[in-house]
Amino acid sequence: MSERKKVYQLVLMEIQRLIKEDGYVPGDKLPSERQLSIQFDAARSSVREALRAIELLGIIETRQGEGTFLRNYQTYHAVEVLASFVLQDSRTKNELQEAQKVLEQHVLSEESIPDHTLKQLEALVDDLSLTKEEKHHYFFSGLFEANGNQLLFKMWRLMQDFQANMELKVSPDYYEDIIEKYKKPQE
Amino acid sequence: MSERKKVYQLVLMEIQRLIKEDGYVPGDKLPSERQLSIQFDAARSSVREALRAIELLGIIETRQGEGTFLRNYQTYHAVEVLASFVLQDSRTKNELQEAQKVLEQHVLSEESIPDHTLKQLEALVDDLSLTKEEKHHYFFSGLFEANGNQLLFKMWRLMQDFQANMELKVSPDYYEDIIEKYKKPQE
DNA sequence: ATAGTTGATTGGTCAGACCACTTAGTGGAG
DNA sequence: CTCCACTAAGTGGTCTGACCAATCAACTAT
Repeated sequence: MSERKKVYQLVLMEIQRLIKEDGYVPGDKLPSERQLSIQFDAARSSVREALRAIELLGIIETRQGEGTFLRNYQTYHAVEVLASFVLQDSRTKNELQEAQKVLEQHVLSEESIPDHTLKQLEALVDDLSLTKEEKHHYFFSGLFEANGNQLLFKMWRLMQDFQANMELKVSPDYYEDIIEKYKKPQE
Repeated sequence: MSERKKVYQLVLMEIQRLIKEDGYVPGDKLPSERQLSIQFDAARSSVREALRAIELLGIIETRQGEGTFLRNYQTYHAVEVLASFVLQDSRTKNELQEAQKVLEQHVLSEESIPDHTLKQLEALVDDLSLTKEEKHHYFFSGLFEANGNQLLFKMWRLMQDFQANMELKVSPDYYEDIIEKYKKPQE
């Protein structure tokens, strides 16, 4: 009945608990593999399986000779891997786009945004050196930052990374229109 | 200069290539770990590190005594793992509630929902044996199911679970109002 | 004081052993 | 001949221990 978890999965949970309860923050060094294997009473190979898995997720980073470090989820290695498997699945693709759009729609629904953010966005749109994708990324990054909700931002960025491997098209006037919307009330 | 990839990462790419080029489809059985280690000229432990990583992503499934199988990626397994780290990292109650609300708002914005779903929701609201929290849960579960986006549903559920221990208050008439909104156009 | 050496620590990889589970074959009882 | 029980092989699960490679810190000789 009860699911017999594999050791590496148990270690995985232990590591999560460890990070949470001991208050590790990005950049911190985790205990060594050997230390963890003693601490969790598991073989080092099992600990490594768990570490490799969350390394692929981008949660930790390991440097030979130094150690294992908690990482700021900037780049999600997993995204590339996942994308390569899922690219065919149109349903997943649509769900992903819808989810991302939901978040974007939310930050766009803010009544107002700070002046300096507005200026940044304008500069962005006029910047000819940027590709469409880069504009989209920086544009909404700015909006999310203005919004202030880190969680939403992270969720969006995750999906953004994901879609980087898929084609994504927006209308050329898309950003200008948004900016206009925010400018009007202030003039 | 060139990045010295770890063995498990190389194996990972080999496995991707293998799956792609040999046309594996969900449900198919992959070569055994021992076979792969010979094929890729790597230790079995290295092969396992790669397999464990993509298992956590939900790409494959392993069954002891049987083998390793390619899996249907509809379950968004990776979302759970990532969420468990992301949520606990930036778990400001307010951010969480806002994010959750964004998703709920989205399913509420559907123009219409199926009749049978509507009936279910009505029955729910009238059910006196349910607590507020249970009502909220089942109510939106129904709406998300009607919406059909499994990714959104999963994200919502994760946040829902995470907030299980936090107080959450809604007005008593909250659900009735929503149902009314959807009923009107049909009468 | 500084530069170089060296040893301890840490991750990276490998080999091999043994266990747990599943499956297919094999042989005997009916 | 049929059917069931047992066996053997194959597979993932886990552990141990060894050695390599890179880093870091302490120590030493200049």
